[in-house]
Amino acid sequence: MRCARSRGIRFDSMETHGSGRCAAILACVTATIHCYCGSCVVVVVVVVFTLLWVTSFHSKSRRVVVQSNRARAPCCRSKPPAPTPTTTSSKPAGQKRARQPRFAFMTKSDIDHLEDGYRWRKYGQKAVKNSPFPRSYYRCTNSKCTVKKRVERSFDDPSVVITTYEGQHCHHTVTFPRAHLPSAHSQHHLLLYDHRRRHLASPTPPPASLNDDSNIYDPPLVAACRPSSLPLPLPPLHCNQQELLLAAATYQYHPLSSSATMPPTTTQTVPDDVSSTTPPSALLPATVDSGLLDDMVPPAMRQR
DNA sequence: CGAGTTTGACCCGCGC
DNA sequence: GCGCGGGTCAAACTCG
Repeated sequence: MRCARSRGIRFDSMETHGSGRCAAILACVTATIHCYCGSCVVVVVVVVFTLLWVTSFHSKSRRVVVQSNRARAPCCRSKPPAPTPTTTSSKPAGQKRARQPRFAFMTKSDIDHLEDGYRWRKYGQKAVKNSPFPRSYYRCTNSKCTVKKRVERSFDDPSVVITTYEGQHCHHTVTFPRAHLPSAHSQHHLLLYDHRRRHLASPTPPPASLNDDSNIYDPPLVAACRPSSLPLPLPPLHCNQQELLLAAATYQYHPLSSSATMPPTTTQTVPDDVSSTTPPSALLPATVDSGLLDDMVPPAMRQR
């Protein structure tokens, strides 16, 4: 039994986006918002926010990865702790590891652990301060996959489940049973995770939408903004034809085959450390030269 | 019996 | 420096 082990490594990272993507970003979000909302005002607002965000974002340089080695005392549940924890570190000093970007979804659902096509193993649960709802920690059951996710209910709205993903799957989904989705009325709302503040940031009020619940981003926009490390998001089952078309334009959706694949059209990566003042246009496609699937599964892992 | 969950302990980063 | 809170570990437990 392993009684001495190294602890996890803290790290922070920031991704930067190519400036040449600005036009594509603007075009995509403008078209999406305009088609979906039919409001020129919204388009203008979003474009302005986009410009502001792109400007501010490009002013930031890639943050230096910060890392520290952590040594943990021997596991001692029902056992006395080891006296010399300083000898337990198994990682050489100075070794750095990049923190995986984190992305979060807010989903209206009565089920905590949403089906996303992957198998997860729960490895912890913690009470969250100022919240009656505990936070659960999951790890991908694939031994070679380091993706983790946290699941918690929103304190403000208990009907909303906040799922935060960290890392990138290195394998295919196990299944994608749409029939097992938590609710036909689930709605997704993409959030940003601020490492340093340790909270989810919904930078500004989401754009107006056709949805009844104004707290939820438009599904097509969310779909268009799907972060690279997330499992395949699905368009809400209740969305109308226009919504489905928009969603399908963002990623290929195969309702009959109960699966979804990402076309090489639009994708994005959202930095996990965007300031809380980042406008909603931060939720924009950042790359147009690679497919969403490219971000999720390495080419060697894909089945074409 | 293996896989997954529960749960208390532990460690570390960060704010004060 | 200290305490709090987040994140993780792993033994014990549950379930199929």
